[in-house]
Amino acid sequence: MKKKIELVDTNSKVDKENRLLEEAFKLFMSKGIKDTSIQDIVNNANVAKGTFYLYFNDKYELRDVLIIKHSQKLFNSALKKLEKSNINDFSEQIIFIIDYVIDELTKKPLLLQFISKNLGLGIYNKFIATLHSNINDEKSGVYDLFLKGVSENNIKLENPTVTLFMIIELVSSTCFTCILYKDPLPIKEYKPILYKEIRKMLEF
Amino acid sequence: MKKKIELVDTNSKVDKENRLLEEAFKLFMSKGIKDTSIQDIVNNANVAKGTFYLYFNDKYELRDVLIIKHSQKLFNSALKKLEKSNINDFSEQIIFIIDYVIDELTKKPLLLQFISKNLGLGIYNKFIATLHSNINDEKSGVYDLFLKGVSENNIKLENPTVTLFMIIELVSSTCFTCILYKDPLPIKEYKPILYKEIRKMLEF
Amino acid sequence: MKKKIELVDTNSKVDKENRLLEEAFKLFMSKGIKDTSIQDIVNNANVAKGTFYLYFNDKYELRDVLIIKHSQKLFNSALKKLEKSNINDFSEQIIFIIDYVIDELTKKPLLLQFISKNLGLGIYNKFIATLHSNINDEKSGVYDLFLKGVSENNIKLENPTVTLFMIIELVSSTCFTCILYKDPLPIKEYKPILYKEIRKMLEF
Amino acid sequence: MKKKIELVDTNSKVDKENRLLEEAFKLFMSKGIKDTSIQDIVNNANVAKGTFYLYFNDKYELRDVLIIKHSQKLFNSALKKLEKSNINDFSEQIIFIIDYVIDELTKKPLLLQFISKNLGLGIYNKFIATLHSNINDEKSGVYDLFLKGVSENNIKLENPTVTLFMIIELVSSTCFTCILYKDPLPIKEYKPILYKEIRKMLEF
DNA sequence: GATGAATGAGTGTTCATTCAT
DNA sequence: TATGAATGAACACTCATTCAT
Repeated sequence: MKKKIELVDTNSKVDKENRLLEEAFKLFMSKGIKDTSIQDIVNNANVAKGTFYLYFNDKYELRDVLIIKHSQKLFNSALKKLEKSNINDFSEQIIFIIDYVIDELTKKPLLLQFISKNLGLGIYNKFIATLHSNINDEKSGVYDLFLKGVSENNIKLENPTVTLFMIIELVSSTCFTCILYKDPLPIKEYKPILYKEIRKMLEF
Repeated sequence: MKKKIELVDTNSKVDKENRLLEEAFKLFMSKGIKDTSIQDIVNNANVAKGTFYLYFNDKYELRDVLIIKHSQKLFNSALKKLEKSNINDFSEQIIFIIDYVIDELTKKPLLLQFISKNLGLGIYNKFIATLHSNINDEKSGVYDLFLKGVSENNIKLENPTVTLFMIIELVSSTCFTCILYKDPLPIKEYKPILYKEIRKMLEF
Repeated sequence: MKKKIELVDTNSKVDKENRLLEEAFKLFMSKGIKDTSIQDIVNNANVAKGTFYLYFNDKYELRDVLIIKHSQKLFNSALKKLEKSNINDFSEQIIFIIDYVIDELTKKPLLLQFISKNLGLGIYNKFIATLHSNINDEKSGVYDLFLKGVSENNIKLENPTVTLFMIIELVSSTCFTCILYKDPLPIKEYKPILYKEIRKMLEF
Repeated sequence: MKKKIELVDTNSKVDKENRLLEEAFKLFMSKGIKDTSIQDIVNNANVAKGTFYLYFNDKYELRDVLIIKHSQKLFNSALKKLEKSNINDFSEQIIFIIDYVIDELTKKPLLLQFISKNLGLGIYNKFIATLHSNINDEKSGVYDLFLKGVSENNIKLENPTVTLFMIIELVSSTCFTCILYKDPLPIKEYKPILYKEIRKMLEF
């Protein structure tokens, strides 16, 4: 039997993985991870069930890839925008990045929910690695920017790594409920309070 | 027919629910909630499967009861200890409670893991309510102690509720990884840094 | 502990069975027999679960009692109405009874559904017995009325019993779908066609 | 490892569904539909539980398929036999088909019981559709044969559809008890009475 | 590489029935 | 008589994973 030639070659080898990632992401967003079956994913990706296992060991490996991918994208955008701006003060640069990320996640609450809910501890370390991501062989992730900034600006911090850790945790855990539940107050009102506190943390 | 006398009356009516709670807790701790089946629970509790549904609608209702119960116990102990101490400074009272809770959870990392992993948002509000719990008709939960302390000590905070929210979130999210993974640094070393930051937050 | 005196003694012994029958009937009607649990019934009847088993062996025994009871009521009403009427012609008397029953069941489609759906064969014989029911020591059920009528009116039928059997089956099976589904035609339009056929059956 | 050669290849792909249908039919017959569990069916069909759900959504979908399948077979046989006969009179053709079906169901009382007991109203319409089934692009089901016969033979019926409806219901409801319970009389004795009545219905 | 039919262990849930009180 | 807590067998259904093609 002759095979029909499809106008859009949905079977091109390279695309299979991407289709799986994309469709899984959509499903994880709309139905939650637990209620998305592998069957659902392969159906939407127009791929056979067995094919899934050629690319991922299970649903949760796929999830991890997605979280990393989307986080990286988010922080890279933030850094690009920062470069275009003319902010010179170190503290304000940090605030700028945080502000950008908060705004993005406020626009995409489902992404926030997805990242937060699934940021288990195996994945957490990979996520932190995201903040180290290199472009052009140069250290340029958020993390390294932070450390470089601390030393270049003569900021006196006993332990810069721990300070960044505290800032990240404070921001993510508090903003989560403020954005999604406006509790104990809406993100818009919370931001100035939060930034004031962060500035205090970065002060000598 | 004579009835055998059991040394431990595993059938006493009142105990059924408690046995379910206790055994479920143990299992949730050791295997995680998702990998604990209701079958497991009833087996360990020496109770019929149907009996489970006499007391709880599902596994997750049971989990919520457990989280609330254990959180309450923890904070009540902290408050009792605080009363016996002679700490008068407000900030130091808050630090005392945090320190007590951190120490307890450091001793019981599984409890920490259990509470943290499962503190979903439906349950989060009930958990916060825990901090309002009354003893002797008097408002005496952590939450109310905090607000009372703020006003009595002439502490100037723009929004005390939000400050407490930030403290709670900062403490819980950072200590979690410090205790369980000693990352980015062990809890013992992290504590002084954390407390310093909290004092800053409570300063005028 | 003193027991509260209830204004309506819902516990009077004789009423328990009636309450079970009544509430079960309501539930069977609204939810169907299979989806009505004994728990449902005893809850609505304000009776303990074990009590159910003092009066009935199971759900299906209760159902049979209900079908008989309601069928009897229906035919007794029909016969009473017939007596008050001045119809002398035998065929017309039969038609009158059928018409009355059809009208009643058209008004109470749930009752029709209940009776039809559950008229299994164990119960069928008891149902037929309904048509023999005696009042005042005199044979006066539909069945006996029919046989008496046949002989008194010099109606020539090879086998009156079989003719009645055919009439009953034809009426019940066809009217069921006409009333409930107006298919293949509504009961109102079907009636004249049906009655014409029945008159033919009773003709010599 | 050499694979054992099975005498009957119980795993041939196409057969799975048939084996499920066949074994389910046997079980439905012998134990009734309600008392046949899906476990029973798959055990007898030598198929895994999950496989069942590859072919049917639930037990009742399978039942419907079975009823349709067997009804169709029955009526097709009747029509084929009719073609081979030399019966020209319309009424007698109808009687012939009825007689054939009654005889078949008398031989297979379990099939009768199965069809009758489960001919709910969702399935009823599909069953009626059976009577319309086409062979050779020509309308040749019982239903269409009936309507064609009515017009070609100048049979005067006010509403042929309703007449057929009445005949079908009368036959099925009365024969059911006559065959299975010989009540109120055995099918053999009932047939002539029934056919006489049907002829009357088809008379002008 | 790709497929998708087949698997079967596992799940949560229901509910008629029992029996000590 | 009456209770209702307790039982546990039975149920329908899911889904990650395998493997012959």
